[in-house]
Amino acid sequence: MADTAKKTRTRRVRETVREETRAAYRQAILDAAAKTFGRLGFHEAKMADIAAEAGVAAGTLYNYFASKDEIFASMLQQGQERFIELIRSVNEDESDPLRRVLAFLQTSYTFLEEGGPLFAIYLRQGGLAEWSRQRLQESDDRIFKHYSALLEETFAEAIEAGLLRSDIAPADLAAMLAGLSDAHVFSWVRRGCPADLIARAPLVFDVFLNGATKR
Amino acid sequence: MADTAKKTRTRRVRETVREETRAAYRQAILDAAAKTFGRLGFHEAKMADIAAEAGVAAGTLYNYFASKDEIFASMLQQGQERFIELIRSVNEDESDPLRRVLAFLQTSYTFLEEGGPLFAIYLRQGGLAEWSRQRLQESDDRIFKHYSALLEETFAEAIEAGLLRSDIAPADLAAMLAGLSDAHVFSWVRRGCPADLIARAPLVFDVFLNGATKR
Amino acid sequence: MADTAKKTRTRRVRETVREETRAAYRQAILDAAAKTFGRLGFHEAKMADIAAEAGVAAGTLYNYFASKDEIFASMLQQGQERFIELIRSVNEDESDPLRRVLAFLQTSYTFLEEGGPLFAIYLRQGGLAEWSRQRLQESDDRIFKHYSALLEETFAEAIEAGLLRSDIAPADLAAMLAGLSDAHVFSWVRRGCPADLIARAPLVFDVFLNGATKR
Amino acid sequence: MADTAKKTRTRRVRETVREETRAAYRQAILDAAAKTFGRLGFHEAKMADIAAEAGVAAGTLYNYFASKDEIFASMLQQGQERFIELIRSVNEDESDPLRRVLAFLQTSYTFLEEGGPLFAIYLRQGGLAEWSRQRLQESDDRIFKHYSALLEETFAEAIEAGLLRSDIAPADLAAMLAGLSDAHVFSWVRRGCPADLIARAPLVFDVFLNGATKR
DNA sequence: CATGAATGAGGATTCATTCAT
DNA sequence: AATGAATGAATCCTCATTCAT
Repeated sequence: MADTAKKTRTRRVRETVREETRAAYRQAILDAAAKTFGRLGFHEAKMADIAAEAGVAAGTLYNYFASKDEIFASMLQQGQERFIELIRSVNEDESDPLRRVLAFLQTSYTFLEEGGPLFAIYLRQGGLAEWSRQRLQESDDRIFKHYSALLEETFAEAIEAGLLRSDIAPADLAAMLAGLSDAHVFSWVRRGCPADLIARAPLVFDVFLNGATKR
Repeated sequence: MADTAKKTRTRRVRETVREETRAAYRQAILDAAAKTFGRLGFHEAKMADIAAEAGVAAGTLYNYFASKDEIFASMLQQGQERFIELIRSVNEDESDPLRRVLAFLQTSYTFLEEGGPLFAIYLRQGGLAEWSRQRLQESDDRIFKHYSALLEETFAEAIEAGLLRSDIAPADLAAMLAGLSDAHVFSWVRRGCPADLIARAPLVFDVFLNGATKR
Repeated sequence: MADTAKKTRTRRVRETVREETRAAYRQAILDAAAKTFGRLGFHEAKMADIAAEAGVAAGTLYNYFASKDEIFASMLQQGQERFIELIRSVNEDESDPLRRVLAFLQTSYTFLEEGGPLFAIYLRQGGLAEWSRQRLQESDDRIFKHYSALLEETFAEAIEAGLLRSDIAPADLAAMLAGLSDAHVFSWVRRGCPADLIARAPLVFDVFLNGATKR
Repeated sequence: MADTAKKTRTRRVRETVREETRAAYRQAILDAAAKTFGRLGFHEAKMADIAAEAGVAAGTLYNYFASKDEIFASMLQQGQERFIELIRSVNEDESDPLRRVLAFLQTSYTFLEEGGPLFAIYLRQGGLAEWSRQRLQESDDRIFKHYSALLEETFAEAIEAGLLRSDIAPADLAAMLAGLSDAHVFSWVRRGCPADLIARAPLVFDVFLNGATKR
C-alpha cells in the first residue's frame, strides 16, 4: 500500500516534470519562431530554420504543433496575449485620462522594444494580406478590439473632461494617435529597431497634443 | 539604292513597331504584377498568376524579365519613379512652405489611391524584411532619400519663417509628418483602401499643425 | 484575310497535335502506373518510380493528375471501363445462355492476361481495404454492379430453360461461378500470371457444370 | 548455502514470472497487430496504432520485435502455425476421404471466422506482392505446402476409391477445390466477414461434387 | 517571339526507430 | 523493462525556370 502510494507519487512527479519539459520545449519553439519569422518573414522562414534556432530536429516541431501555420498563429497569439495583459494593468493603475494615454504609449513601446520582431511581422503579415487573415485565429481580432475599446473609452473621458478638442469623434482621435504611434513604430522598425523607442514616447505625445505649429 | 534605302526604312519602322510592342507587353506585365503582388504578396503570387492577369503565357514573362525577383523590383521601381516625378512638379509649383507640405500630402494620397496596392506591397515587403532589401535596387533608396530631402528642406523653410515650432529639428518634424501620414495610409490600407484618403488629408494636416488639445 | 484563316488553321492543327500529345502522355503515365502499382502495391510504388517507368520527370505527373491517389483511381477506373465494354459486346453477340457464360469467362480471362497486374491490384486494394474504398470513385461500383447484373440475368435465363439446377438462386449461382473464377484467377496471379489462363476456362466451366464426382 | 539455494530458487521463480510476462506482452502485441493490420493493411497501420491497440507505449514494441516487418511476419507465421495444427488433427481423426475433405473445409472456415482479418491480410499482402514475399519467412511456404500435400493425398485416395472423376489429376482437383474455397472466402471477406462462413461449407462442397447442372 | 508543357530542386510533413528517464 | 518524446530519412507535392515547337 505504501508502495502503491509511493509509485503513484513517483508517477505524478514524473508527469509534472514531463509537462514542464514539454512547456519549455513549446516555448523554445515559439521563441525561435518569433526570431526566425521576424527576420525572414513567413515564407522565407523554413521549418528547418526554426528547428535549428530552437536547437531541435525538424520532426520535433510536429510533436508540439500541427503545422507551420499553427506555429505562426500561436506565436502571434501569444505575443498579443502578453500585450493585452500589460495594457489591462495600465488601464487599472492610472486614473487621469491623458496620463493613461501616455502610459498606453509607453507600455506599447516597452513591449515592442522587447518583442520588436513580432510586431514587424504583425505589420507585414497580420495587418495586410488577405492570406494571413485566414490563418489567424479570431481571438486575435478580439484582442485588438479590446485594446481599441480601452483607448477609445479613455479618449471619450478626456473629451468630456474638456481636455481634448471635441470636433473630432473619440474613435477618430484614438485612431489618429494609434496612427501616429504606428507610424512612429513603423519608422523605428525600418530604422532597425534602435533603442530609443520608449524615450521618444513623450515627444510623440506632445506633438499629438499641441501640434507642430510654433506658439 | 533607292531600294536599299526603302528596305532600311522599312526595317526601321518594323523595329519601331516591335519596340512599341515590346514596351506594351512589358508594361502589361508590370501592371499585372502590381495587381497580383498587391493582392497576394510576393510568395503567394505565382508566376502563373501574373501571366494569367497579363493575358500571356508563363514563358513569355521570361522574354521580358529574368526572374520573378526582377519583375518585383521593376514594378516597385517604376511606381517610385512615377511618384517622385509628381512630387518634383509640386515642389516647383507651390512656393508657400506650409501649403507645399499639404500639397505633398495630397499628392502622395492621390498617388496611393491610384496605385494603392503598390504601396501596400512596399510597406509589407520593401519596408521591412532583410530579405527584400537584398532584392531591391539601390536606386530605390536614392528615390526615397530624394523625397525626404525635399520634405526636410520645406520644413526648414517653414521653421525659419516662424511657422513651425523650432524645438524640434526639421528632419524630425518631417519624420513626424511622414509618420503621421504613413500611419494614416497604413490604417487606410488595413481598412481596404476605401475612397476617402485624399479627402482626409486636410484633417491630418490640421492635427499635425494644431494638435488634439481643445483650445 | 487568307492570312488570318491560315493562322487559325495553323493554330487548330497545333492544338490538335498538342491534345494528342497530352493524351499520349496521360496514357503513358497510366500504363506506367498500372505496371508499378501492380508490381509494388500502392504504398511501395513511389511517384518517382512511376515517373521513371513512364520516362518523365516526377513533376510532370502533376501536370496530368492532381495526386498519387488520383493516378491510382484513374488507372483502376480506366481498366474497369475497358473491361465492361468487352463484356457488353459479348452479351449482345451470344444468345445461348450457357455459351454466353463461357464467353464471359473467356473474355474476363483475356482481359486479365492482358492487364493482369491491374486485377492483382484490384484484388489487393480495391476489394479489401476500407482505405481504398474511400479513394475509388463511385462509378467503379456501378461498373461492377453492371457486370454482376448481366451475369445474374444470364443465370436466370439458364435456370428457366432448365439448364441449371433450380434449388439455388440465380444470384447465388452467379456468385459461385464468379467465386470459382475469382479463385482460379487468384491462383493464377499467385503463380505469377503464366500464359495458361484462357486455355483453362473450359475446364473451370466443366467443373462448375458437372462437379468433381466420378460418373 | 541454504541461503544461496533460496536466492537461486527466488531468481528462478522471478525469471519464470518474467518469462510469462514477456510471453503475455508478446502475445498482446501480436494480437493487436493482427487486428490493426487486418483493419488497415500494412502501410496504413502505424506502429503507434498497434501500440495503442495493445495498450503499451510505442517504444515497448521494440523490446519484443526488432521492426515493424518482424511484427508483421511473426503475426502471419503464428496464424499459419495454428492453422496447420488444426488441419493435422483433422487429418488424423477422419478416415473417409470425402468426409475428410469436408472436414478440411469446415476447419479452414472455422479458423477463418475466428481470425478472419488475418487471412484478409494474407490474401492482400502475403499472396501477391513481391514486396511482401521478401519479408515473409520461408517457413511460411513450407507450412502451406504441407497443407497442399495433405489435401492432395486425400484427393488421390478418393480417386483411387472411385469417388471422384479420374480425368483430372489429384493435384488439379485439389487446386480446384482450394480455388472454389478461396473464392468463397474471398467473397466472404469482401462482404465484411459475416457469420455464415462455416454454415455454407456443405453447399460449396455439394457444388464441387455435383456441379451446377440440373439433374 | 509566344506558347505551354517538362523539369527538378526545394520544402512541409510523416513515422519507424532510438534513447534518456 | 516501460515510457513517450526526439530524431531525421524518406516522400509527396509546388512552382520558378527552361525549352522544343
